[in-house]
Amino acid sequence: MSSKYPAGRLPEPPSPIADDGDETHFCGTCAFSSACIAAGYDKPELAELQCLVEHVGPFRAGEHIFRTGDPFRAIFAVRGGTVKTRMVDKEGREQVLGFYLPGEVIGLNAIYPEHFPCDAVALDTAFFCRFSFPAMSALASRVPAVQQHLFRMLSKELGTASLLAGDHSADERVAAFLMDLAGRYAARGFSATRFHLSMSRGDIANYLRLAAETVSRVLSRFRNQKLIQIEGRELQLLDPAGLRKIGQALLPD
Amino acid sequence: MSSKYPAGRLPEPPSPIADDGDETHFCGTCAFSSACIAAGYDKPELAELQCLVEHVGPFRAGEHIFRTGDPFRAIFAVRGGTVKTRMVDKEGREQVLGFYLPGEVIGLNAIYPEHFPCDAVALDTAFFCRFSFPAMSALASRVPAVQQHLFRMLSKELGTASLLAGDHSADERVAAFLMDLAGRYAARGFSATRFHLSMSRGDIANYLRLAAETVSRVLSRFRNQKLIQIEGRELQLLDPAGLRKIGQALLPD
DNA sequence: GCAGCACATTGATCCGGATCAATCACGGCC
DNA sequence: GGCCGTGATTGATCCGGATCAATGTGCTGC
Repeated sequence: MSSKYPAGRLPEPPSPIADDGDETHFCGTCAFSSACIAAGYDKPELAELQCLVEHVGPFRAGEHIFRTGDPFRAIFAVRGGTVKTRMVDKEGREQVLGFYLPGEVIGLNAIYPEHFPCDAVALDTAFFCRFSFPAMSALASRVPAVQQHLFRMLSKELGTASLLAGDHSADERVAAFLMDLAGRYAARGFSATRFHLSMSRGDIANYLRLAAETVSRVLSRFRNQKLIQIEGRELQLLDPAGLRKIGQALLPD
Repeated sequence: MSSKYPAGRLPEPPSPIADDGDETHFCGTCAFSSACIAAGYDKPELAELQCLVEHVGPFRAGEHIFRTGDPFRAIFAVRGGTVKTRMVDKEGREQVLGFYLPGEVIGLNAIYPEHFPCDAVALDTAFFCRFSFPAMSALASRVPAVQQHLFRMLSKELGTASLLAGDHSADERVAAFLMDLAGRYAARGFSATRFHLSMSRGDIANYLRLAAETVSRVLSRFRNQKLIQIEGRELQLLDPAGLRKIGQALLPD
């Protein structure tokens, strides 16, 4: 570890902010980049994609990108920062549905009900690309690659919903959660072994259907077992293989 | 209750088998019926939908419609009978992902991975409409109603995945499960208060992340409380409002 | 600097549901 | 018919994680 950091501290990881893109190209980590590449950057349809996208933000930690019941008009790709989606039942209890990193898309579950079924809340300073959904659908009809990409994104999210399914131990859940995050950061080109947890222990616990105290205890145990190094919300995975083994029942492959 | 049934026995409910449709019309309960109606039965594109659909079955209880790892080529609409989808981890433990009734569609979660990520197993004698997905996508490009219908089906399934989320008591889960089934039967025109549970207690328990014994106990308690009448797998809801109240935290509205 | 507050950690106790176990009911099959 | 396997029910015990509680730690604002 570099000596420019105080002893006992983890260095700040590189900030997970996606490239902004420029006037003719889209963000490298953008959820639609593969669709764009497949269609070819020079196709005239891409000019339309330029038209229907709008950069929004910044949102500060705690601010809502959308709220339950808002009419559905657009989906949002995270350009930078982190978001949680959550439902709040009528007794006021919160239920975290997921965390979204740069390059990932929120709002897909609002297509059917035509209203957002959940809140989206920024966990830190966050930026988005806003895609008008009617315009996106129209484009999808003309550009097969865009249609296919939408189908794939929807289908992919169906798969991830089952991460927290099953009756698994607290250790399994936490290990799988950390490895899932690591894989998603890696997929977007960020470090897979050292990153910042944008969400509180309470949010992690809520998402994993555990108590915050349990998450805290498991993380402490993992640290004692030299599986991770953790200091507040700065995390380093010391033994990814060991973590994968613990969480294997919940992880793909 | 009709006297033609022995005392203490529930009568057989009407069999939930969807209309087969005929050569020019589709099944009334079909997952695509609304798309067809929106597009108009007389449109030439509908002739294409006729071409890409294929009636398959019957499958007997326990037979697989598809298996984990099978290449994804088609989605299946349940025409009659009931199906469970499940994942089996490498230790051999089963994880039930969902139950599908006539009019519902399985296989959507295979679009992204391009291979089925789970098994689909018939719970009783079951029939399907098989829709070639490449053909379906091509049609969706030309018929906006079909594209929109696919988006809506995918989005809808995203919403239902969160039914079993949250840490809820066994009573809440079972009550919500029964009311969910009732609503889905009602949506397809079957009785919402009297139906057959095609799945074993073990399957229900697995789906709800409970032990089979717990499901059995909860059902017995509900019977003692006059909320339901249950005899083996024949179920009658005596107090749907009471059940809705118990399961409200997991149910929409 | 310090007060105030939200979040995190660690310990002690409790409880809902899992697990183990026994019995029972029901078909299927020879 | 009788046998056997599967599934359902009910009871007894146990345990993982929730809950309650106390303390620690790091921001933010004054």
